[in-house]
Amino acid sequence: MDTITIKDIARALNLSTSTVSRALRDSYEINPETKRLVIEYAERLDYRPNPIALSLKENRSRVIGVIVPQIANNFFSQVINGIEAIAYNRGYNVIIFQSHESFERELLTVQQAVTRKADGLLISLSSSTSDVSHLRTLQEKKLPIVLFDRVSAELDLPCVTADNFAGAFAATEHLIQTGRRRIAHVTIPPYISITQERLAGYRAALEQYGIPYVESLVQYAGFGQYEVEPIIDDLLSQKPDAFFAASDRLALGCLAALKKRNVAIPETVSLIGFTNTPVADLLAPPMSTVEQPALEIGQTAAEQLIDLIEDKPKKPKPGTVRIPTRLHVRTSTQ
Amino acid sequence: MDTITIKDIARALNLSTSTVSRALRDSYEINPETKRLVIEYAERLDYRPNPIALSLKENRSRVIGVIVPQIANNFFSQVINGIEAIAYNRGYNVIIFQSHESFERELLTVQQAVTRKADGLLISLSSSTSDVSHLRTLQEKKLPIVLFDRVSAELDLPCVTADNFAGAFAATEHLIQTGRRRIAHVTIPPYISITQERLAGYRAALEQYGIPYVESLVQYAGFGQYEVEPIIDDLLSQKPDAFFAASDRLALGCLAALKKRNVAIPETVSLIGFTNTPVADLLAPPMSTVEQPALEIGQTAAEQLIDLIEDKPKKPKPGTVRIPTRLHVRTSTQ
DNA sequence: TTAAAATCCGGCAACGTTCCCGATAACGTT
DNA sequence: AACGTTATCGGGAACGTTGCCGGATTTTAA
Repeated sequence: MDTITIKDIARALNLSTSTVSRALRDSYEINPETKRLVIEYAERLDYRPNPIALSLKENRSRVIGVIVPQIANNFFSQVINGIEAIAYNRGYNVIIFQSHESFERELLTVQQAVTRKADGLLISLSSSTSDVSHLRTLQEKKLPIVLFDRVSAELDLPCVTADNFAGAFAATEHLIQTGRRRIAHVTIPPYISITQERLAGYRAALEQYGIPYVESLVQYAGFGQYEVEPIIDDLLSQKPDAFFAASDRLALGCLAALKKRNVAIPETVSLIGFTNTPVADLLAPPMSTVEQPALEIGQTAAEQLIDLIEDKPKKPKPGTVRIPTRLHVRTSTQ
Repeated sequence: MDTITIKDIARALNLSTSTVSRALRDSYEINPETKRLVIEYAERLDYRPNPIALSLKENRSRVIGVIVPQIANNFFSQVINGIEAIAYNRGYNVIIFQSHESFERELLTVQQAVTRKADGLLISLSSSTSDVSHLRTLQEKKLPIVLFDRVSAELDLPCVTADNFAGAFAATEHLIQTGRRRIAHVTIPPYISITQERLAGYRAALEQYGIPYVESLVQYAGFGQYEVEPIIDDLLSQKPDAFFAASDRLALGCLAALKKRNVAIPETVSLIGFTNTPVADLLAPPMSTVEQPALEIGQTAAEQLIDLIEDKPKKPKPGTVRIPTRLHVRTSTQ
């Protein structure tokens, strides 16, 4: 409450605020003796410059805004972990916003972040976001923005994602190489960039191995609680021999639904997910996954953003950085 | 970048900044016609008051600082979810800090949060924090603080936790009622409040059912990657018939270690965890758990804190709010 | 008619900080 | 002796906003 300011120091030492200010920033035009006095006194009273006053003066906040669909999601919380680590090291704080997969909410939180004077934004788009004009406006205002995971090709912004194409390709190829032919793909809403990329990887693998692409084997699930069940029923009626789920939540949903229906995994169908759950090993059966490097995505995105904020024009961005995924083969596909 | 201010409006309409300010706050002493002009112009240019200028003037930031040991942890990310929801509704933003289970880091981040002028703090103590004088100092400075989950009895601060005693009692009682007698308890570092409470619940249940308390059956694990393994080995040599793990991470660690050693669950030993993992149902075997109401803990803590910040003295706090836990019985204890 | 009140608005200070511009000595240079 | 340098410091403005004080004009009341 009673924080001490530069004025207090000035008054106590019979100096002007300017002198104290310059003494603290070690200006050459201050008498070493005066400097010593000021610095000692400041340390004794544990003086800290008021960042709000600095923000007002310098028109920057040293805060970066992070907008994710959901915090309580393994992938995103790991990404945030990575972001926070980099931000901490480079002297920034992180303000978190959730869009809750709602476009309207995304609009609001983006606005919030801007009025809060965030120096830059890290955004993963909500699944219901198809229009990105709100971001284009900010882009035109030269606000530094880096997209991650759920990116948009419509915007000429730097992006950081997992290598979704390669990951999906690897997963599908693995299923094919273990003898599967009718591979169902349960995926997330089609607006999102990662949906497209993973679907493309899936199709490319099928094509490479001369397996026809069957459109009805690809099903889109929303984010509702019980949306997966009917989709699984529909797919099962088509007698697939494998499931490739495009997200963490869907993979677990598939596993639960398949177990509930007593479908033997991997005997009847194999199952592989695109996920970040740390317990894939402990599931029944242990589930094969394509692991997304969440931490690294967060770190990379944060570094790019801060470079942008601090105007280090070393690289001619924008462009998409793709972080490699890792294929973990476990019992569910063997 | 080029945000418009009250000055811009004043200049454009040939008014003074004071008049514009009062018009925007709908002051009675402004001509309705002038008000209309100002408000229309402000809306047309999408004017937003600069929160930093307000913070400086009003000496409050409308930001609450949240300090957790780890974001990338199911329990904490769900708590943060709850915090963010309440904060959003009441016009606050949330800045996240991680202590990484380090006392030094906790000191630093708490300092950070204070210099950042957070209006209040929500803290879950790091596992290596035994000294809480840094918080006592803040308490004396009247900074609103609410502790959650990992609280400290040494501080006279409002706390929000799961009902750890009742939860541990229920878990232990359940193990006893399913015929177990030698119940091992794997738990977290002893400084932390929740460790004590859960241990007390465990002991109370033993006592109530006339089962002797064996000290060697209680083992403390740190937060290292492979710390659980030797503990499990030690405990197994004592031939327990059940494991009660005091945390999310430990429960999964126990499960993994037991499976690795081919210990049949629940035939040889049963296993129950104090955890928040949403996939307990899908594990092999499905794991019994005591579920902590993470979201609700976050919501309650945030509400208490904001009440404190806004000085609503309705309740004679401080005191500890205990949110009930829920026992989920699954295969691992049957 | 005049004083009092009401109406409407501008000026100024303040929040904490930095920076530009001077001011005052003490000194050295021609 | 006059002037330029250097060293050291203070004054004031500015960032965006609000609140107090006061001022001017008009309306109301006595």
